[in-house]
Amino acid sequence: MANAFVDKLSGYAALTADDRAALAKVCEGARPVAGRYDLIREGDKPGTVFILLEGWACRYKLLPEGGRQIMAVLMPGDFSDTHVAVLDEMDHSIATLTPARVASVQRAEMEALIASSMLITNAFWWSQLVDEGTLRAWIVSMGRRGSVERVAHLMCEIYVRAQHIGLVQGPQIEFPLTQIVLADALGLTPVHVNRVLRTLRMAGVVQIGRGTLTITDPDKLVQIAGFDDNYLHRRLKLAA
Amino acid sequence: MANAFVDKLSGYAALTADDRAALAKVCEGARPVAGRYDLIREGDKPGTVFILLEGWACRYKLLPEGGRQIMAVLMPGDFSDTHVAVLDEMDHSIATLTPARVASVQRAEMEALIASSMLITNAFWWSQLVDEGTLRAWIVSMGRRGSVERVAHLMCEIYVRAQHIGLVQGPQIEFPLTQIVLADALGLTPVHVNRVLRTLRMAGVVQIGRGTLTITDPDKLVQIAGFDDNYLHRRLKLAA
DNA sequence: CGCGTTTTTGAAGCCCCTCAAGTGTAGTGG
DNA sequence: CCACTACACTTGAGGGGCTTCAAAAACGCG
Repeated sequence: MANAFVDKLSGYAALTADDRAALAKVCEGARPVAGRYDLIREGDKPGTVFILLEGWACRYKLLPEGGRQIMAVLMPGDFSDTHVAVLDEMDHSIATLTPARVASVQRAEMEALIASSMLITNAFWWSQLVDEGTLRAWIVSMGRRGSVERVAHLMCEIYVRAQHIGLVQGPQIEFPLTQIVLADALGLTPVHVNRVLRTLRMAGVVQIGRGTLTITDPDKLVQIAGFDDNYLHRRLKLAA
Repeated sequence: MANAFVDKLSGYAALTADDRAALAKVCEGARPVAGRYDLIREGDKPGTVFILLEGWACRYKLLPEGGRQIMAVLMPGDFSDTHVAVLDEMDHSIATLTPARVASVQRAEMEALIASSMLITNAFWWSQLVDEGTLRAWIVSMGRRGSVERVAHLMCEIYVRAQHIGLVQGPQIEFPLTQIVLADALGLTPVHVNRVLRTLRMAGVVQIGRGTLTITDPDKLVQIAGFDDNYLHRRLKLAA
């Protein structure tokens, strides 16, 4: 049975069958979760590590004035920080964006898993460095890119990450992010996101609808975004 | 002899004398480095871990169009990612902002250090979670805060971090960030940073000059910034 | 002292926001 | 089957925050 978590980490290290089995094992207690559900909130004591096996989620923070900033989009196979348990409280919230299937792994179990094999240890390090690289790439986007480039960059990132976990066949991918979510993620207003999407559509670069994204002109999208996938550190580069 | 690296990690775990000695030992080969010097560049193969013992540095990325985005400010005691060595190449650059003293630690030595004590292991985990929280806080600033709040927020962060490593006596701290560096860090232009600083000065909140920052009205600064230090996860909260 | 860099100030413009209203779509219940 | 609701999407008009361009003053270092 497909396991996005195993697949993701397999992309970061040449795991053995035993390693893969160990990774799959901690996902056994996975449960279904509704969309728009807070898995954990800022201020909560972090208990378990969440592994997202199906569906999409995000990390976010609410501001006193009521706004929301999304700081990361989590896709199938992604998980919350492996060592959060050492902290007293969460400094951000994590919520599902769509209906999802989530495994909750206890701290001790997680540490045993990571220590169980050097390959697994390395895969987790790798994954964490990619997460940090992604955070940094978001900062670059927010600080130095205009709205069109910013939207285009996020689309590129999502597409490559979807590719990495085998969710891609051709130019179309699942894309369950509403314009409101995009706005919260990109530091824009929903109104402006709407106009940007129209621009990209009119330019013949992408098509969007029904929770899907179709990239009609990949080269142009990459060019608009100024996208360089180096921060995703894909060990297995795919043919273009 | 004071060692900012030891002091910083001591703030995250109740280290033993042996632990502290082990941390100090890896800093022994530290060398002086000029200001504005690239310790490592995007695209380079990551070799050693850099530990910043004195002086300030930053992580940054250059954009094709020539702009620069700073994604993190490194202060004495800070260090580059402990496990970068697993990656093939750097996805960003690190440069000093001031003359500095830097130790370069080999991958094997670093791993041995981390594994040498559970307390040290925990301190590194903690530190890394703080770094990630800081990256997320920057994203929030860039996405949802206006320029005055953004500058104020960075000042709060720097002040609290300076406090954490014992660099603070009273309302004044060392602050070697030029307005150009601030602009690169905050996603603004130097011109606008200048106007923002004037605003804050006129409001009687801060004073700046000669590489120092004096916070004349801390409460107001915190209020303007909407600053909550929870993401810095200071284990040892100081009296106000 | 002289030169490069940083800081400062002004004027004009654009990008994105705010406010407002209307359309479309999915789900619910009568 | 349709009324009703809740949301997401769409479009328009006007304003403001930050940028761009330009240039002068102040600082720091050889």
